[in-house]
Amino acid sequence: MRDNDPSVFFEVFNEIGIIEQLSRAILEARLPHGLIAPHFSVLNHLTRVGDGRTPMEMARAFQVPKTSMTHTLKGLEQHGLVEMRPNPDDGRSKRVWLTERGREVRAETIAALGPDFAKLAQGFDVAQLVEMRPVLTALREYLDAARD
Amino acid sequence: MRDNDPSVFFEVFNEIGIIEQLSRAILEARLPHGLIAPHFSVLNHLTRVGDGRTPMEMARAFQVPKTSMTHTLKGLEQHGLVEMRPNPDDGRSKRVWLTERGREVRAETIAALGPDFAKLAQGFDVAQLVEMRPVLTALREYLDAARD
DNA sequence: CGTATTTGGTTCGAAATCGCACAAATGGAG
DNA sequence: CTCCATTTGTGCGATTTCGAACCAAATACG
Repeated sequence: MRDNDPSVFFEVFNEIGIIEQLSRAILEARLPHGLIAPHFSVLNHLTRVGDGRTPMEMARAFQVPKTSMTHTLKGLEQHGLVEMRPNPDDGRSKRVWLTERGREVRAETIAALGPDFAKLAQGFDVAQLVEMRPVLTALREYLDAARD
Repeated sequence: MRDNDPSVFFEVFNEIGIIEQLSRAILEARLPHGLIAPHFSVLNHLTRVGDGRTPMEMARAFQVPKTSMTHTLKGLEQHGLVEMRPNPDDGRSKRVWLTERGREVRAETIAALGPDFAKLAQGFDVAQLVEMRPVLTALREYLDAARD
């Protein structure tokens, strides 16, 4: 298998799929009861890029069908973690705002993960992760741009 | 943020989660109608490690509940891609065997992905992936060993 | 304008995921 | 051997995911 063989994509995606499952399990073990990974992803996204996004913007960002985003947002709303308000700029859509409790739950979850990550960092060479992260980001951006 | 901050785990897992979604979409676009990513993962796993595994072995390997594995295997069996036979060594369990058609479907899917990967390889520096792959493998093995 | 097309979001139904409970088989401890 | 805790797989029900159909609002275009 040559070094520039495109099938390295296959192997990389395979490893990534397994790591995703394992890391999701770590996250969900720290989430409050009733919340699952997609809920946290949304809270995290809104904190990162700023709230006031529309559901469709977020569905595109996560590459999920809009019906899935509707469902996830409904769950977050019922838990009082986000608030849906009409979009003054576009009568079709809504905008999603984090509640104070939503910000708290995100912060608390990240804090709860701290010890987990610290424990992982004891047995794994974190420098390799630091080196790998920009490649992952570039790959994510490339795949995101390449989807037609 | 210091270079050895454990929170690099958080960022790496975040990117990996998004890449997993995007790569899953690429795979499922090439799968025969009615098959989804978990089906292919099982075919791939049985080819790699050899068939004749028990459902529980596979559920553990994929870190999914055994009920999910039962469901996935039922789907593969209905499509004639795997065959379940009793386990002579243990009357409680079964063993899963690939059918000829199962091996074909896996091979055909990988072949169908070839052009996709070749296209991706045109716009992305594959050498970076080759470099990243061992780190991903090490991370996967480490997380797999670290789950209690 | 007036109409057609596109876009954002929800509802609905099918399939997937998964926790709980259960039966069958195993494997020890006494 | 008997009892009992453990393990494997499945049935069931609740939740999640997601495609199809639909409505309302916005946009394109004559």
